[in-house]
Amino acid sequence: MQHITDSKPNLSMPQPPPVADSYQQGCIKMTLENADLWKAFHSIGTEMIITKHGRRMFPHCNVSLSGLQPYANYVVMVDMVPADSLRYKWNKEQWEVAGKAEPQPPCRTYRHPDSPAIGNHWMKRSLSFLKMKLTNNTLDQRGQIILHSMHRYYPRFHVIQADSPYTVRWGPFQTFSFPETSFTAVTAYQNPKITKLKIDHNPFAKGFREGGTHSHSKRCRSNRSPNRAAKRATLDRNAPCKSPPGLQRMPSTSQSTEERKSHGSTEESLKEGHLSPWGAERDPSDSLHTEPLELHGPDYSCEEQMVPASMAYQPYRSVEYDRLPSPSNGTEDGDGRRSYESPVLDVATVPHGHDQANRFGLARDTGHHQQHCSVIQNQMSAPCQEYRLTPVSVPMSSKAGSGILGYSIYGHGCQPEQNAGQWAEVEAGGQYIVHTLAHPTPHPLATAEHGTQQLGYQQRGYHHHGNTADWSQYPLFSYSCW
DNA sequence: TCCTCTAACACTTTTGAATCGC
DNA sequence: AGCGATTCAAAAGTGTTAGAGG
Repeated sequence: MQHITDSKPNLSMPQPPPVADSYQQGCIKMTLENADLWKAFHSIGTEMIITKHGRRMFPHCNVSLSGLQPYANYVVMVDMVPADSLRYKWNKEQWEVAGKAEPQPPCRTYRHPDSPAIGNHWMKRSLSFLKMKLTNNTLDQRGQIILHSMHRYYPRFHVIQADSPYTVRWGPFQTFSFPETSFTAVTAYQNPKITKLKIDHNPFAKGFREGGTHSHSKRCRSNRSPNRAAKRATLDRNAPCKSPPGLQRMPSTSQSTEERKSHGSTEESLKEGHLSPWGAERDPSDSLHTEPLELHGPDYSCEEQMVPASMAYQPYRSVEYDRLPSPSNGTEDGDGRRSYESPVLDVATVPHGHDQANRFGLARDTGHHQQHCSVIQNQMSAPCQEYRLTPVSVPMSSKAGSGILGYSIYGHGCQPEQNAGQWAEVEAGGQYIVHTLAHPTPHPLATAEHGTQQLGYQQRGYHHHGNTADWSQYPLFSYSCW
């Protein structure tokens, strides 16, 4: 039995340089508040229902921030990043690759309703993205996040220093993401273990809990359809054998808030050592099926994340930070929270040669998507574990060593193909250059053959202020959240 | 036939208005 | 009149399930 956080330490990783922790030096830190719950799901293979009218996430994204300037205004946003360019199918209790991904739907971001607010406001309490909804309706006009079913994504959080949502384009920003928050978008749950875990932890699904006030056995659904009861009984007979051992059901007492739940009963299930669905549950020899998603449980040893980018994102300036240890040894406080810190450095430099890191066990074949995220992880002395995640370094061409990085920008209402292959690039001198690639070349580092370099990149975003002519044509974030 | 998706359903929590008492 | 606590109904969120459609 292995606790998910008992990942093997990557002792080979050198210690990161000292990190400034003062406001002046802009050491922004983001902590995933309900990390235990996320990890419980992630160990099985998180699935998120998407519907035509939009569905909330569960677990929902709940983070806390520190290191902000107390009286500076910030806008906090979330978008969903494709984890890879693959489509998956659920086959015989495991996920398998089912082909190439469909063209990405319009990229949308969800702005936290408190935005903009001063740093003190954000740091006063945790940020909940409870009301963010996911949909598979590509024609959605309610600003919900549009995803493709049977594709994998992960949420990405942006902290932008800006006085209003309309000025985020010009503000310095930092981006955070958490490996345990990756998920597969589905229209119906595929893995019964996920269903059970959701029922056990989501208060709205309390009625489906066995032994609850309205257990399945008590519910009289049969009055609608006599066959349903029989089918339900069959399902119940089969379900227990598929359920993860030792899953702890939430006490029926009114621990109603999701936060309390996230900090509560997930510990038991975690200690049971659920195997990652992207790992041990499958045939290890069958790398094709799950390697793109491989997380190997708690082993987040890969430093960088690849950000597929058929849709555009705002450009980033990436700063080389240092080689850092495994995220599995990152910060994790007593509450099971996981934090990423993104220290802001004064001078942006360009990393020389970087590698996507499969940080979520996701990145392998990105096809036309070649954006990279860098994750900086700082191995702290136990038990304190620290992650440092930095935004994204993006190879613009095959000359990865040139340190080109950036995000292509997705315009208002732009269809993905309209911007496909267009890249914003920043060179060592800090100049952003918009690249248009008629035929985007897969980044050489995006192939499975390429070794992981375990590079750590300090990452922060700075919108380039000196090249606004180029930037003005690309909204920093998609329109739909406003 | 298989896979994916949709809509209706029963059940739950959340939300907000109305009411009451101090 | 103002405030806080309580009650209640409506709204919204949840997984289940049958059936449609490709």
